[in-house]
Amino acid sequence: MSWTEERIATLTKMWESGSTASQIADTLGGVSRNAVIGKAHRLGLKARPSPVKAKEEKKAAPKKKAPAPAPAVAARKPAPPKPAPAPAPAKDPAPERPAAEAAPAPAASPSVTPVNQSQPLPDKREDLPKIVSYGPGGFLRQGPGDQQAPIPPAPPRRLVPAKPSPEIAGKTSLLDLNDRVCRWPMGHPGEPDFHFCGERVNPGFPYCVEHCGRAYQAQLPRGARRPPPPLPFGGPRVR
DNA sequence: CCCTGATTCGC
DNA sequence: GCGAATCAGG
Repeated sequence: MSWTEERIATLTKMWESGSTASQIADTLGGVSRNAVIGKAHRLGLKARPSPVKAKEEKKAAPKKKAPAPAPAVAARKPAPPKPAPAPAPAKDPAPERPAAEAAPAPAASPSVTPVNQSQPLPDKREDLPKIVSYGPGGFLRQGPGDQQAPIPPAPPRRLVPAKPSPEIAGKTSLLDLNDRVCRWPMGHPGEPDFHFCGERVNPGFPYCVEHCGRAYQAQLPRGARRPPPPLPFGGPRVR
C-alpha cells in the first residue's frame, strides 16, 4: 500500500487524536504499526507520550555495559554508543508552566480593584496570595472575585473515539479486530449488539480454537454429511 | 508476554 | 521515502 493523500490524512487525524499506532495501522490496513510510526515521524508529527521516552541522562555514568568484545558481525545496529550531543546548558528542572497559568495575563484592568478585600492595596496587589486551582483537564478555576476570564484556554482534552453504542461496550467491535483476536461474528451485522468473538486466535488462524472448529470441518463422505452449522453470514435469520 | 513509541538503517 | 528489526519502558 502506498501513502495516499487520504491515508495520510487519516493517519494524521488519528495520531493527533491519540489513537495508538496499532489502531491506526489496523484502521488503515495494509500497513504495520511500524510503518505508521515511521510515517508519522517523517510527517513531523511525532512527540507523543511514549512509554519509553521518559528518560533523560543526567551524567555520563555508564553503570554496566563495559565495551564487550564486539562481534565482527555488525549486521544491524552498529550504533549503541550514544555520545550525548546535548549542548543543553544545564537545563534547570524548572517545571514548565501549564498553558492555563501562563496565559492569564494581567488582562484584568487595573481599575478593577479586587473586591472582598479588607485591605485594598492597589500598590502591591501582585503579592496577594491569590489562590488558584485547576479543574479537570487543566482548566483554571476562578474564584468569585475573578471576573475576567483569563483567555479561554484551549481545551487540552483529547478526543477519543467513542464506542458506537453501549450495547457493544466491552465487546469486540469491528475497530477492535486485529490479527490476534477471533473474528468470528456474534449476531448479525446491523444489529445493535453485533460484535466479534474477540478471543485470542488459534495461532495461524483468524479464529479462536473453538470457532476454528466451526469454520474448518473435515469433509465427510456424501451421504454421511451432517447438516452444516449456521454460517456466520448469509444464514437464515432466526428470531 | 502483552502492549507502547523511538530509532536505526538496508532497501 | 519506506518499513522491518530492534530497542526499551510500562
